[in-house]
Amino acid sequence: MNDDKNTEEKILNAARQVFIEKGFDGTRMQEIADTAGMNKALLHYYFRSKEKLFMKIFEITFKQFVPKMSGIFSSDTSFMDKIQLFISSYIDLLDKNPYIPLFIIRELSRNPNVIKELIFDKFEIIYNAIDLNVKAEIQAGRIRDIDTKHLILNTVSMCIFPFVGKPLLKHLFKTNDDEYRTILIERKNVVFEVIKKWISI
Amino acid sequence: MNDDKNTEEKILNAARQVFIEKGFDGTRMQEIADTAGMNKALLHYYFRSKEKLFMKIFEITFKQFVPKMSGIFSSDTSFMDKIQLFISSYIDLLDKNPYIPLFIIRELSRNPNVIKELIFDKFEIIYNAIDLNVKAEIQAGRIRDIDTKHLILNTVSMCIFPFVGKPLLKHLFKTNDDEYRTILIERKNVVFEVIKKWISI
DNA sequence: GTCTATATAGGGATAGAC
DNA sequence: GTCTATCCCTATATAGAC
Repeated sequence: MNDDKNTEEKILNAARQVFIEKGFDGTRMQEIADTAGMNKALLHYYFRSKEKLFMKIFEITFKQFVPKMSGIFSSDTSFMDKIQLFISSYIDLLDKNPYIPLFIIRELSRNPNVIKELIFDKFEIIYNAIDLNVKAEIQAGRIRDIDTKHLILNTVSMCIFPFVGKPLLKHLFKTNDDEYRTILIERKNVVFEVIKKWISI
Repeated sequence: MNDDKNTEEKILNAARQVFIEKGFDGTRMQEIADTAGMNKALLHYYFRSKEKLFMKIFEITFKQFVPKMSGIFSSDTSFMDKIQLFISSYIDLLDKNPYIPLFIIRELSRNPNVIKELIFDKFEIIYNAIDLNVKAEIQAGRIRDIDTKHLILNTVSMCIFPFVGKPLLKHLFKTNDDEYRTILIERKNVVFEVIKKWISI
């Protein structure tokens, strides 16, 4: 770790690490302090309470997790290319941050209210952008008549779940970490293939 | 609730309810006692510790969650029918127990060791049964040459993730609980359609 | 700003009466 | 078997010295 960062940054990094791995309930302020190489009192000096520190982390992480689809879906490549690009870059993002989806889901289920304080309007923009694309493609006869919601559900399910369910699936497949990761990377092609075959005329 | 159950049963029901909703870290023995309509001391009298009580619940729940695929995949209907039956009955199971997948995943990620003490050999049987089916179908030229692992990943991902990700997806789609549930039920057809188009020659 | 020491509460677990 | 009372440790949060 870089030691020439200011204290606040060090706390945020440590908190992020511990919260994401253990969740709010499983996290001890002491562990964050240890990870950051300081004492508990400093955490409270900078962020007042565990709850407030947590909210900061959740907010940052949430923004990172909700993908920059808007960009992808307003570019001028073909619809199929957009989908392929999304799947590929999303799996790459997950490969680099495998614990984030479970973190988000776990904490949202613990306290569904946190989400209301967040930038939820972005969701509407993202959904509308995708929906517009889908409807245009159907209209033009380039894809079958499918429901945008199910397209999203199918795509993100197949991208995210293998990361979330790893502790279980790893055993079902009798693979070690490296082998399982290889499978995850393969999915960049597989998921696109599945979606493509489904929506093609 | 039925009051003419014995105490142990009452505790297990209450514990199940609270543990599944809040997870091990988020659960208080006091809340289980309140839910069961008794005092904390009794929980310890029957199960000694929170950890031991939790393990009982986890074991029971895990067995319920790991589906009876073995049955389905050793029946003598066609392969496509088996897949359709699996998807349909699995989504029904999830519809009745929507919190279970997150519970399993959350606790496995908290403590990956719990799984080793469990009936893991069953996994091998299940996987082999499916793999045998898939290989036979490919050999016979009835489906394309696909990887069993990805077939499983795609299918369970599309079935389970919409339940796990509900707190987030519900907002993305701007649906209320009833509308979202309708979508989930629709997926019995959608998921099968997607898989079918993918594996068909 | 950063530390040590401590206040205060909460939660798992047990003792002991009935 | 079931209850109340309590032990004891842990965790958040603060006070106060430097």
